Amino acid sequence: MHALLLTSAQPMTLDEIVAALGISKGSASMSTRFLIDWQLVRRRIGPDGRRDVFEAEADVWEMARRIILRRRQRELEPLVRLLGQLTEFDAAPQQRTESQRFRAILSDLHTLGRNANRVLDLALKLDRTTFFKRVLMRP
Amino acid sequence: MHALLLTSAQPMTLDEIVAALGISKGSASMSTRFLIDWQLVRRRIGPDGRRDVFEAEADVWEMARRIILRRRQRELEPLVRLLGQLTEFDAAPQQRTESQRFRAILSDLHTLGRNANRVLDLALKLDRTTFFKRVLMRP
DNA sequence: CACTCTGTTCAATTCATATTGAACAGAGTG
DNA sequence: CACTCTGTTCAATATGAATTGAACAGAGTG
Repeated sequence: MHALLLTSAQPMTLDEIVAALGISKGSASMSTRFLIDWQLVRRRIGPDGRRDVFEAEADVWEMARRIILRRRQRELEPLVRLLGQLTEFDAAPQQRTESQRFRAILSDLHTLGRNANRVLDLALKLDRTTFFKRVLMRP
Repeated sequence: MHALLLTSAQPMTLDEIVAALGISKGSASMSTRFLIDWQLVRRRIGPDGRRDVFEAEADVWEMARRIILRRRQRELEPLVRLLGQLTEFDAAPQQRTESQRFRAILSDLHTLGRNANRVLDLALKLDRTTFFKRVLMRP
C-alpha cells in the first residue's frame, strides 16, 4: 500500500486503495492509520469535500529519515539505555569469571549500540548529500 | 538462545541448551543450525568426544559485521540490483506524467539503496575503531 | 548384532499476527 | 428526522511462522 501511494501521481481515496489492492475496507483503514502514524503518508480532505484522500511523502530521503528516526527512538535507544543501566549496575568488584564475561559482553553491546546510535543520528541531522559526502568521501 | 550462548562462559551441549531454555530438542536443533548458518555460533566436538558443543562468536563487533554482511548481500543487494534494472528499463522517451513520477521514485530508491550499500560496505571493510572514527569525527 | 547415545527431520500442532466483514458512529443532506 | 456516505472498531477468522514430539539415521560400544 505504501508502494501504491508512493507511485500514484494523485492522492487516492480509501475506496480506490481497496479496489487497487483487493483488500477489505477495515484493513485499508488500519493500514493507512499505521502509515500515517509513521508519518510516511498524509491524510487530506479530498477535492470533493467528503472523502479523505491519502498521499505518500514523495521525497525518498525524507521517507528514509522518518523510518530511521522512529526505529531509532523506539527500538535502539531503549535498548541502549537498558544496556547502559545493566553495565553500570556493576556492584561487587570481586565477582567470579562467569559474571566477568557476562559484563564484558554487556559493555561491548552497549558500546556498539551507542556507536550505531551516533551514526544514525548523523544521518538524521545532516542533509542527504552532506551525509553521504561525509561518510563516503575519502578525507 | 544466541544471548544464552553469548553469555555462557563455556560452550554448551544441545541438552544443556534444551534444559536452560525449556524448548524441545527439535527446536534447539533448528535454532543452532540457523545461528551456525549466520556464522554467529560455531559447532565443535565436545570434550567427551561424543556430544557436540556450541559456542557463540564472543567478539560483538565481529558478530555485528556478520549480520550486516549477510543482510546486505541477501536483502539489500538484490533489491538494489532490481531497482537498477527497472530504472534502466527506460525505453520510450515520451511517456505520460504518471510514468514519469513512477520512474523518478524508482531512481531515487535506487540511489538511496546504493548509498546505504556503500555505507555498510565501509563498515564491513574498516576496523571497528577506524569506522567510527571516520564516520563520527569531524573532518 | 543389539543397544545406546547423538542429532535431524517433518507432519501435526500451537502461537502470533493480519485480515475480514458486520455493526457502528459521525457528518452532511433533504 | 430519516437517509446516505464516510471511516472506524473489534470479535471472528484466516494466514503464516515457530514449536513440538515421535520416528529416524548414524556413530560408538559391548
